[in-house]
Amino acid sequence: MNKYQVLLQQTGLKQTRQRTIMLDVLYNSKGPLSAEDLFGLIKKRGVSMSLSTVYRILESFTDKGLVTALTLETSKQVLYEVAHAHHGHHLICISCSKVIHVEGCPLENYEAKLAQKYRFKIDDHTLNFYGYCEQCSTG
Amino acid sequence: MNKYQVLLQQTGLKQTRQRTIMLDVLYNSKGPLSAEDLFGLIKKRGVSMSLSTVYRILESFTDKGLVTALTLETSKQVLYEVAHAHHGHHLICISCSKVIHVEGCPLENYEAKLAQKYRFKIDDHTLNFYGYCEQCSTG
DNA sequence: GTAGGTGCAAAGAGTTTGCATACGC
DNA sequence: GCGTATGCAAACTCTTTGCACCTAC
Repeated sequence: MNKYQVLLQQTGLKQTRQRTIMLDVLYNSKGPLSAEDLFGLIKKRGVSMSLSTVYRILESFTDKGLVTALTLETSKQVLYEVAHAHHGHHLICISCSKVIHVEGCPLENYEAKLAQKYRFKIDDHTLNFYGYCEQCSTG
Repeated sequence: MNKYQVLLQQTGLKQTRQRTIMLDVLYNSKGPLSAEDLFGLIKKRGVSMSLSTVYRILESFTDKGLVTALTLETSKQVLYEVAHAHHGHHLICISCSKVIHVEGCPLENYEAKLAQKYRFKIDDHTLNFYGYCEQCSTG
């Protein structure tokens, strides 16, 4: 029984060919993927699968906490990535659309200050940096 | 000649009834607005205007730097707000969707560190906090 | 065997575009 | 009067949904 089968069983999701390959693609991706990206990558592996199934599986994975959804200013698509145990952020290249995941967060103190000042109960935050990656800025 | 007429003239945009009312609604809003929001607020004032014109004007205002666009995790719509001279961030209420604009930014040093570590030329960033506003958390 | 999963096609939301008319300068 | 702005309707993109069939457990 492999890693993905265990994940599915733990979350109470039935083990299907489609869910296993989705997990595999998501876990082997360097950056967040859109539904369309996943659909294409799965097709590239010679597996056929409906786009609506991709959306439905992404929804169930998000519900179960296996993946997290994010939206960037540079595209209208929703992106999905494996939920990281550690909170992190993103560097997004405006030129080639590459997304780099950055571990760690400098905002704990600031968040506490804001919460007090605005009497706002903060649950979470998103922090994305937009600019040019090494290749695009030197090229 | 009022404030909005001056803004339009400075940016080289023709002065039209539609552009003036859009500026007025945007400047008098407490939080960012979607195209649909603007359309509704304008209609409320008894002015009729096409939704596609709203989109087109938002695009030209964005190009001219009069407004900035943002996307939040809580909705699929693009939101627009008057471009602030000072960099700021947002507190978004998950319950009532209220958006509070926060002035100031704690990230300058962190941004410089990241840029060096990842050899990434950072131009800008977005920082949004999600949680519950005073009314929604006490209610 | 049954509950839940999948595929297909159609619907839906948000946004964009083509084209004819109208209006600012 | 010219060139740009606007309105309308149609198109487009991304995502969701209804329904019949299929598959894991």
